[in-house]
Amino acid sequence: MSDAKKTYHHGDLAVALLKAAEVELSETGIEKFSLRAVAKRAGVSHGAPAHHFGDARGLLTALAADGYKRLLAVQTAREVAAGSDPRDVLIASGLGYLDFAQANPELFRLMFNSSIPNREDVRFFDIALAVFDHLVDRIQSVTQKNPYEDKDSMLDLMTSWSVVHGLAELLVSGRAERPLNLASLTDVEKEAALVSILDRANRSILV
Amino acid sequence: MSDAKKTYHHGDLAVALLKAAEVELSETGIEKFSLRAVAKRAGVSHGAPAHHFGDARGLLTALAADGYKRLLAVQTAREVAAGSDPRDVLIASGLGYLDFAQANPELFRLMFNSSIPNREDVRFFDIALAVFDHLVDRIQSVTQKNPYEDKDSMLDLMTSWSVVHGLAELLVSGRAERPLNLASLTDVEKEAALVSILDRANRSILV
DNA sequence: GCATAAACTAGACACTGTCAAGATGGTGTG
DNA sequence: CACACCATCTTGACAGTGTCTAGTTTATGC
Repeated sequence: MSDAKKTYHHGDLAVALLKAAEVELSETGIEKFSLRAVAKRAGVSHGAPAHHFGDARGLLTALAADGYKRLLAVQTAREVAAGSDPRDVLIASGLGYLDFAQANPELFRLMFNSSIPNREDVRFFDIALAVFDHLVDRIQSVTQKNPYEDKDSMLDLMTSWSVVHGLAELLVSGRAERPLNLASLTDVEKEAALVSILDRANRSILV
Repeated sequence: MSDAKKTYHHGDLAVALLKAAEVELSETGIEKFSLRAVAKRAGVSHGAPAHHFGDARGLLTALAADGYKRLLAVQTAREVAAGSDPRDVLIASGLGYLDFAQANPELFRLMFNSSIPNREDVRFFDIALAVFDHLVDRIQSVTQKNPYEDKDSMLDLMTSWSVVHGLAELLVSGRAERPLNLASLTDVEKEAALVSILDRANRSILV
């Protein structure tokens, strides 16, 4: 990849722009994100992105969609390492969610805290739905009921999602730092604390 | 209020700008927020806000701080109506949190999902801490232990905060709409669903 | 080999936040 | 009461933004 030819036609400018956009996003933050800076980073004129993504929103929508893909991958990786007990898998899924958020805070904020990505975009919609449906499966494995059909199970799901998402938000925004004294904890201790929180909130379904 | 005198000196431009900023924020959203539009809305030149708030960040920091004040008020109002059982009060506090978020979605996003407000600003810091300490009190009333001193109690607190905050985020971003089928619920049914979620997550401390 | 379309550049436009310089008028002091 | 001071507000300029349009370059298909 990226032989960075100096040809007039870049070749795969679309993916190069996505990469540049993610670096730009993580370095400058979502509030100061600049499309022109992304173009400059990719070594291309400020008007070039338009041809591939329409406008800035299009580029960020694609970036967010890619984020969901990776979020799902991180969760799945955690799950396979967790064993076979559905309850362990559910917690592992949550830990993957937290992993992703902490590793990609600005991307996470783009995906969940921003109204910039166009949620009606098919690719965005589909992958976001896939992430949700993945949680549906994890809950169903525990409750033995389909959340789409059983109201109590859906409430279990929303409870589970709320804690994980809320905790991710508090971590990403730095609000969990002092209460949990994260700076003084080892990685193992930190994960134990997070698991403890997820366990408490899921206690009503984890028996 | 607001006799809107046409004098050169406005009188209480600072509060007028805050009001205009909130309307502007709720109408156009945080991403398209414009300081010049706020000035125009307040009937004043685009440079006027600088004298009172320094820059746009200063204005939005003040607005966010005011938001925390009101968040605390909404919570307290809910609590006094909840009775005397500390567990009911805790849930009521959470419902106040959700009330505020749903009534002021863009302001809520400014307060929690944005890096625009300056958290080192004393007024912002103090009121945000007061909101947190209020939760500390609510948890202590239930667990009979001071979260600042007892680690398990602090984990209970973070669990409680995570669900409430996560649920608020999901509501504000529209992600709870379909799973909970909110459109088809009455206000009473909706609140019952939210209480059900809070109850589940707090079950480990609510006995 | 040539026409056509895709990819990219370059300039213009309206808009943004911030800064500096000037105009205005309320307030306290003699 | 007059006057100086100073907070308040206006105005214009500046660099930066996203998007649009017209033009330039290059790959591709016939």
